Amino acid sequence: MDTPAHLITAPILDWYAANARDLPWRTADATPWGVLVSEIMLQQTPVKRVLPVWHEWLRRWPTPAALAAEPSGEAVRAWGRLGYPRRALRLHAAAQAIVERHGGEVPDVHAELLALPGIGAYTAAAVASFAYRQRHAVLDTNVRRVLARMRTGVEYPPKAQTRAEVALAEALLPVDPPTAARWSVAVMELGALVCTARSPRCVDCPVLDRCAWQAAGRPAYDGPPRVGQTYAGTDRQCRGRLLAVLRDAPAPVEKGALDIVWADPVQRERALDGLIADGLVDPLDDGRYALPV
DNA sequence: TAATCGTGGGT
DNA sequence: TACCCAAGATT
Repeated sequence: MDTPAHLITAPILDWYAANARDLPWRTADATPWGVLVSEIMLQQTPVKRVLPVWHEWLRRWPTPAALAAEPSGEAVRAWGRLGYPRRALRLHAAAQAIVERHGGEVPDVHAELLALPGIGAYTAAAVASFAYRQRHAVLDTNVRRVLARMRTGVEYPPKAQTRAEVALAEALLPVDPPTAARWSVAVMELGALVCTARSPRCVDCPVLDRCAWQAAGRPAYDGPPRVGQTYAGTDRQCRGRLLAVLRDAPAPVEKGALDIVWADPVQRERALDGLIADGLVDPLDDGRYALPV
């Protein structure tokens, strides 16, 4: 029989109160827009690398309207080296949609958040919870790992999210919305700081004596091999090189400036075509290339 | 559904 | 050193 929910949630809420990091998007004066920007930037990207870029974005574009008024290429440029630059493009598009559809205010309705570009199930739930103190199951990679260990007794969750995981998350979600919102950020923080993917700090865990994985003797992951991401020599690396040229250039560049950063012409052209198709690069009539307007 | 999409730091 | 993987979304 599972440990009752409150015997799990209460210690983790207490742990969070004592151990939460001071992050700028969690302060009392953080705006929903600041929360939304942080959530997009944090997708697949560590907090440490997000912090300086987030500060610069919020200083420069304190509202969705401010960003929406800029060329999308400026968002791509200010994205810097956070990676997955389509996120910058989608965040710019989301800002425009927020201005057009929601009067410039980040919506507080889950379905309306979900309808914005670049916002999926996780991010919609996260913004509704963290910016508006609502009650939603917030399932990110941290929470999925914590629940897999604590409740299912396995080291890692399945590759693709299952309905069973959603049911698990909803079963633990406190009834009171503000408490549920605090729980969501608390269990995520536990996954980020203690119940980490590798070398978990179980000695610091507030629910170690209620952990199914611990009770089972912390068995090693037993399942299909988890796919590693190769990078060197891939189209992704090539796209990154090409886009870096445009980010670092103050003006449109000649084709030659792109050619010199990647030797294989076939792969280079394919990658450039992909960037253009994605709207990350704008081919000008004079043969030069620029970030999009 | 599975592949694709950047980058840098921890172990 | 080579991996591993980090607050996912989209097609």
